[in-house]
Amino acid sequence: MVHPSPAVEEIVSTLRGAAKRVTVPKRTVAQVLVDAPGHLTVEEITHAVQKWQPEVSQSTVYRILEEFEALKIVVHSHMAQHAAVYHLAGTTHGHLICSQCGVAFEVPASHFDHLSKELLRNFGFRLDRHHLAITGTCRQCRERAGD
Amino acid sequence: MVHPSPAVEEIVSTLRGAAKRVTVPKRTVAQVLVDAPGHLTVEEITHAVQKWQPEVSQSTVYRILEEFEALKIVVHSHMAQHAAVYHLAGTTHGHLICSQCGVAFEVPASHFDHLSKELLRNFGFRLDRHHLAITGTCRQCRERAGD
DNA sequence: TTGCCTGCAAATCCTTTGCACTTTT
DNA sequence: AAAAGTGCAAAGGATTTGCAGGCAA
Repeated sequence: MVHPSPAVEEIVSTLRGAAKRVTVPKRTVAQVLVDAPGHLTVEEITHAVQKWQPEVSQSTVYRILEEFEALKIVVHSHMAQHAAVYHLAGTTHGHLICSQCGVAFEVPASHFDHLSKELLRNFGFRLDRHHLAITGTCRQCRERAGD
Repeated sequence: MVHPSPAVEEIVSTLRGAAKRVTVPKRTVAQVLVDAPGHLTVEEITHAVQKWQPEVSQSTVYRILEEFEALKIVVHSHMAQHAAVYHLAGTTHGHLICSQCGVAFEVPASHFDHLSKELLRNFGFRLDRHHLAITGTCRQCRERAGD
């Protein structure tokens, strides 16, 4: 944690605003999430945290992510039968997961507007746009399969 | 397995067609799935099977469901962080899962046509309509929350 | 008879929890 | 000092796997 970024300080403010304590493990998890490009599993987050703070345990990371999610600092999705992945909240988007190769990528939430309205109108169901993961086949795997 | 239904015999034919062996556990799982109204967890399937065949083990049920899925006899979805649920294939539909109360219900695949086309056009991603599970909030929970 | 299937138990993977100890406030 | 947070290890639930014996073909 040599260079605390402004984004980390924002998260710290959120913690203080919620009367949560600001600790070294929490700052480190925040920094890792800010630095991370995309989605990370808990294990990946733990490893990254432990590069700076080797004593931080995985169960602590789980507890911190749980708290961060309650404060809407992060969101997570479940990838098929595999481990959950976390990333910073803020940009609402859906996740497309290729069931062939496993890649996950994000699409703007606007693509779900139509579906969202339809499900609300027809079923009274409000789609959770922060927690949307859809499986299918990505372009590369489709082309490889001759689709 | 006192009354093997025609639907079970169809499944048996599929097994034979794939050079798979037809066993008592497989017949029983097939019958349970045919009799079941909706989505069942592996545990529920195992319990139902064991009413008829108490010696059938849960790991066998897992293996049978895996085989049935490869043969497109069943499909499964993952409900948030909980166990997977299985049901007979055939009717393509999506699953809506309420993250508040946990209920899961089905909606016709046609509701995903628009999204499906958009994802394919924009991202080359082919949505898997047999394996679609979307989280959100159901009508009852929304009303209870005053939404 | 052959080798696919099965039962059992143990192993694995991801996640949660109990408890004593350490920090933050 | 009080309360919240943490580390460790053990527990937990879901799913997979190794292996010896059993049954369909």
